[in-house]
Amino acid sequence: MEIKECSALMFRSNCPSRELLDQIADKWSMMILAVLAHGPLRFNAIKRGLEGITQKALTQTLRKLERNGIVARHVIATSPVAVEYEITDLGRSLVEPFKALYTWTRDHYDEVEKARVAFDARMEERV
Amino acid sequence: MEIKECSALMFRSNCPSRELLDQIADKWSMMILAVLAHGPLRFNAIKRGLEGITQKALTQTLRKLERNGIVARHVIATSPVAVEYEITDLGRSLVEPFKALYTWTRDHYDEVEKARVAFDARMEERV
DNA sequence: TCAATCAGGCACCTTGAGGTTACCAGGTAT
DNA sequence: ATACCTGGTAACCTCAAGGTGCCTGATTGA
Repeated sequence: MEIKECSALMFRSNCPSRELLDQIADKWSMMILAVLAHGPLRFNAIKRGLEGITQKALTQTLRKLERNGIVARHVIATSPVAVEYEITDLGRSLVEPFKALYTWTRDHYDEVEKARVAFDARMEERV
Repeated sequence: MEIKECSALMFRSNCPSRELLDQIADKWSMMILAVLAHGPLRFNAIKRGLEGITQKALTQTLRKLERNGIVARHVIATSPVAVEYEITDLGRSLVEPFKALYTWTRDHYDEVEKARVAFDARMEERV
């Protein structure tokens, strides 16, 4: 029998792409990016656009996105200090690949659901 | 002053695309998919291709991918039972969008790193 | 006979993500 | 005066992801 083998180690544990993916694949980053893609918004405007997000989660995620250069934070000295968040060019370049992934999930959701049901059924009958 | 507002709630907390993303954006799924993209492999062959993965992590992740219909598990009744894992058509369709994301991380890693250094410096001087 | 490989299962533990609540400063409408 | 809006911070808790170590049972090579 022919044994197929992976010729070499393909991924090291510190794969830089994984490190970056971790930064943006959290619970809210993708959604915040999508919301900001339409134009700059203020803190509470973003918050209103995302059902269920807390101030803390929004603050943390925006900080992380800002640190990675994905969004920019502008403080506007108005009556009550306003803070506006805007997507950067770097962030905008990330929207495309994300949209591809989003489209995939939309197009294949049913297929995945069917696979899940089939899998669970196979597990049931094993009992 | 003109107040920009998001016209409507853009994301509900149970966004189906997020649910699917959670399933595949974990620590190993993406790498396993990339390894299997070259052809079917056996359990320990996959393990050898991924530095630092444990049996438990590999088993769990493969189960999850199998349940979602991304990979298929074939038991081959040989001397010591062999198990081969193969990427499905559904899984193969997911490789493309992932590669786009991977390419993005590769192309913009330096830019992100620069942004991080700049951000940290700004935070330092604030002290 | 002893050790190793194959594909896992099971129990325990640590870490961190994410949520809850409370609190803060400054301004402002009632 | 007071109660709310603005954009936060700090302390605390929970839960799940992921890691470590040990177990199996069959088989094969030295």
